[in-house]
Amino acid sequence: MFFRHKMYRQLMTRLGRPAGPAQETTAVVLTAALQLLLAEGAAALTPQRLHTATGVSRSTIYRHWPTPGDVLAALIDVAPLGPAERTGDLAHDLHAEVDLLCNRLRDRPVAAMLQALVAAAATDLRHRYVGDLLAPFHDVLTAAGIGPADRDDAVAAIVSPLLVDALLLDRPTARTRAHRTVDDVAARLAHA
Amino acid sequence: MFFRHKMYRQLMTRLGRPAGPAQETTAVVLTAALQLLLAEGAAALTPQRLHTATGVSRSTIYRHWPTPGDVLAALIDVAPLGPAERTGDLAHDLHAEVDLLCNRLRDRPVAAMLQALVAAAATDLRHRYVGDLLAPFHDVLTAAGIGPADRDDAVAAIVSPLLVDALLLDRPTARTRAHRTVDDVAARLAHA
DNA sequence: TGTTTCCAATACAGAACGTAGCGGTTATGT
DNA sequence: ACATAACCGCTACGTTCTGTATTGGAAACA
Repeated sequence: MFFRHKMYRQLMTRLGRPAGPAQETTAVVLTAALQLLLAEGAAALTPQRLHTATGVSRSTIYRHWPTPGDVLAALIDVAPLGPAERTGDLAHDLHAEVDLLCNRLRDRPVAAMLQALVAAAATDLRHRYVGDLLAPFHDVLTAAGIGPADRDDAVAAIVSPLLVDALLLDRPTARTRAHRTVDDVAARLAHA
Repeated sequence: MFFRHKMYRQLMTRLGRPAGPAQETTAVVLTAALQLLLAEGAAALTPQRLHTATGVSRSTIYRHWPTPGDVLAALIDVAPLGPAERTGDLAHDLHAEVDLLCNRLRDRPVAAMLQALVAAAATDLRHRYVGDLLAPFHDVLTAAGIGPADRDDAVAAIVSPLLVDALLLDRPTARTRAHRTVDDVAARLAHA
C-alpha cells in the first residue's frame, strides 16, 4: 500500500537507499495483480483496482500496462511453468508430470490464470499458455518416439479431465483417475 | 432496434395489435443478448449494451435482470439442452450423444455459454449448466447398469477433450477422437 | 551540469453504473 | 364501464471508472 508513496520515497532517500527503478514498481503491481486475480477473478484486474491496491499512480499503471490483457501477459511472464524431472521411462515421466500439473491446479494460481484467459478473450495468449501447460507431456511422448497423432490423443486423454475439473467444476483434481489414464495410455502405446 | 420505441408502439396501436406484454420484451432482449454473447463474449452483456442493441429502456433491463448474471441465467432457461434419441444400445447411444454435443460445440452457442459462465464466476450456475450438459451421458450409462464411479470416469474421458477443445483451444471439436474414446470405454465396460 | 528515466499528482471529458420517480399504456377483474 | 394492477418508456441524479494529457519532482547517468 505505501511502497510507492511520496513518504516512502522520502524515507528511502533519507536512509541512503535508492528508490527502486521500474523493477520495484512492476514487482509491487504484479504481486497485487496476482492476489486480485486469485481473490476476485480476471475482472478485478483493472487500472483502478491496481491503483487502490498498490498506491502506484494510475497513470503509471496505464504507462506500463495499457490494457488488462497486458497485465495478464506480464503475470504469465513472471510465473514460468517448468517441467518435472525426466527419468527416460515413459510411464514414470508421465506420472510425474501429472502430479506436477495436479499440484498446480490444486493450488489455484494456474487454474485462476486459465479462467482469466478464458474470460479475457485473449485468444492467442490463452493458446500460448495452454500450449506451455501441455508441452511437457508432448515432450515426454516425443522422447519416447510416439507419433504426432497418437501423441495428441494421449495428451488430451490425460490432461483434459484435469482441466475440466479445475476450470468448470471447481472441484479437487481427479489425481487417481489421471494416473489410471496414464497407465491405460502407456499400455496402449506399448502394445502398438 | 426499433421494436420497443414509442414510434413502434404507436404504430402497433394504430394497427389494432396490442403492444406485447412482458413476453415480447424478454424475447427481444434475450435474442439480442445471445447475439452479443456470441459476438463479443460475456463482457458485452451489460445493461447499456442491451439497451442500445434493442431499444428497450435501460430501466426495464434493470427491472428484469438486475445483474448480468441474471441475463445469463435467463438465456440458459430459454435454450434447453434436450438429449438425443435412445435405442437402448450403450455404444450407439453414446455415439449419438457425442455427435449431438459436437454439433452444439461447433455451432458455438453452447461453447460461448460455457466461456461466459467461466468468465462470470457464476459458480453454481456454471455447475448446473455443465451438469445438464453431462446428464445425457450419465443417463445412458446408468440405463446400462454402470456404477457411479465407472460412470464418472467414462463421462469425463469422453467429454473432457471436447470441452477443452471448445473452451481453451478454440479449435473444431475432435469428433473422431471422441468416437474412438467411446469405443474404448464401451469395450472396457463390456469386459468388466 | 545537463540529460534522461521513472513516477506522482491533477485535471478533464466521456461513458457506464445503479437508483429513483413520473407518466402513459395495456391487461385484468369486479 | 371503471378502478386496479402490471409494464414500460423517459428523465434525472450522483457516483465510479475510463483513457488521455500535462506538469513537476526525484533519481540515475554521462
